[in-house]
Amino acid sequence: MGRQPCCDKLGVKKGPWTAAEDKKLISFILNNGQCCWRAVPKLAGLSRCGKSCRLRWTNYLRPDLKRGLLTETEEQLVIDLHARLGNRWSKIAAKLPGRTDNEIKNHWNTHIKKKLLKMGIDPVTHEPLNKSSSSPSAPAETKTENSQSLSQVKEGQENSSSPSGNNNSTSNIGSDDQDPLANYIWEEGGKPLIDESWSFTSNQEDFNSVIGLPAWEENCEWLLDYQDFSISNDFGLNSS
DNA sequence: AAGTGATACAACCGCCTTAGA
DNA sequence: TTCTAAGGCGGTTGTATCACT
Repeated sequence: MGRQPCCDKLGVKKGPWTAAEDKKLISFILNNGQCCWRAVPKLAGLSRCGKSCRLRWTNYLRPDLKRGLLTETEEQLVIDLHARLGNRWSKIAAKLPGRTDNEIKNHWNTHIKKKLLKMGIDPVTHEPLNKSSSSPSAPAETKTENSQSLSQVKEGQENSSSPSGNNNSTSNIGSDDQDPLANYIWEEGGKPLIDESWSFTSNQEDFNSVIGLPAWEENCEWLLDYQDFSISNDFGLNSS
């Protein structure tokens, strides 16, 4: 049957976004909200694919994004969640407010993976390297130094909240949603595991109240100012 | 100072899932 | 129930920047 491309490939711009494009996208979304990404490029006056717009917004322009490297706590959390969930970056990202799946994925591939290898831990199975080679399909339930310290970090947050109350239920990576703990993480316990103050989702009022911003409409000005500031002062993306 | 390799991260691609007709 | 369009996701690539020789 074939699949239609998500957008007309002809005349669609690719590559890095310019400051002007960012501004158009931000201003459009702030005025109209996030809906119908396919229509966004046309309505916003962008020569971009809708998918590209969505990605740019969610990974870079969203006002609730944190910036900078992951903290030690966040990193530990990523490691632990990866041990339980595998490469389900969006699920992992959901537990780290202000972080995107792309960001976490990149950080995993560039930093954490190497760190674990250096420590002699298989980044896929989270087993010690010599051990994991003998049981490649074994899920990661090894309590490494990392995950132990993470447990300490999380103690106050999860508070033995696993339905089974059993740490070892962290097995079955990639076994879909049969893993009770994994289920718990993104269903019952679907709250971010750190930094509760960031635990808003799509509710703009919540978000505004959390970060101390005015209403969405008023927020527009702030964000545009913020973007201008960032562009001219931080990113060197001066479009002139 | 120039060349080269390594690293980090933004962005794209294609498949999968889901909502709605 | 089936089909289609759109959104979402994970893997991969491209490119800018940094570090080293």
